[in-house]
Amino acid sequence: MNAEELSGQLAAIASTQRLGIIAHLVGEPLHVSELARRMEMSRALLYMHLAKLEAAGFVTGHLELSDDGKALKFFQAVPFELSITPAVIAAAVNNEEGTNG
Amino acid sequence: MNAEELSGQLAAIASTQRLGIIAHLVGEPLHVSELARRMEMSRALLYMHLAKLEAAGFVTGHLELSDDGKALKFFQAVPFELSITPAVIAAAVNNEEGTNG
DNA sequence: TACATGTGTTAGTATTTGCTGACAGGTGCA
DNA sequence: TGCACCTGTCAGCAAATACTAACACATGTA
Repeated sequence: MNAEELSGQLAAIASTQRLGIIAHLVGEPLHVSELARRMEMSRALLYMHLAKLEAAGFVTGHLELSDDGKALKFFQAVPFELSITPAVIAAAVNNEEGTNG
Repeated sequence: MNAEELSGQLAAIASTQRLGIIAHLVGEPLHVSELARRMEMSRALLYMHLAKLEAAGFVTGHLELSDDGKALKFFQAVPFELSITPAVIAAAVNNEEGTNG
C-alpha cells in the first residue's frame, strides 16, 4: 500500500452518494435500474459512481438473466476492512508494503 | 457518525498531499513555513490543506513563541483510528450513532 | 406496432477543488 | 533603514468531479 493507492481507496468512498450505494448493497445485491430508483439518481450518474467503487474494489458487478429473459446487471458490496491510523499513513507515504492488509 | 461526517473525514485524507502532511507531522511537530519547505509546497496551498485536516480533526495547530520572539504556528498529527467496513458504512448512512468511535 | 423494461455510452455543463501570485502585517538584527 | 524570517488572507485561474439530457440497442407483452 502506497500513498496513491491509499488515497485512491479513500477517494472512492469519500462521498455521501457512494457511501449510500454501498449501504444499499450490503447483504442485498441489486441491479442498476432498481438501485437508481431507490437512490433517486439517474442511471448515468449511478454508473459513474459504481465504476469508481468497482475500480477500488468496494463493489462487484455481474450480469444475470432474469426469468423473462432480460439481462440485469447486479452489484453487491465486497466485504473489507480499512483501518487507518497515523502510522498506517506514514508507512504508506514511505511506500512500505504489507503494513495494512 | 452519520454519512456526511464520515465522508467528510474520508475526503479530508483522500489526497496524497494531505497524507504526506500527516506523515510529516507524525511524532514531529513542525511550523508551517518549515513544513512548506519540506513538502516543497507554497504556504498558501499548505494552509488550505492544513485547514481541511484540522477541521476533520487529523491535525491540530497552536502558536508558539520562538526564542528570538517570533510567533510560529506549529502543527502535529492527532492520534486516531478509523476502521471502515461495509457495516460501519451502512450504520453511518442509517444515521446511527456510537457505532465507530 | 407501440410501450415498458432493461444495459451501456456520449457530449456538454455546472460545481467543486487545487493551486499560484500577490498582498498586509509582525519580529529581530545589521 | 533594509533584509530575513514568520503568519494569515484574497482574487483569480486551472483541473478534476459531479451531474443532466440524449442517444443506440435489446427483450417481453399487449
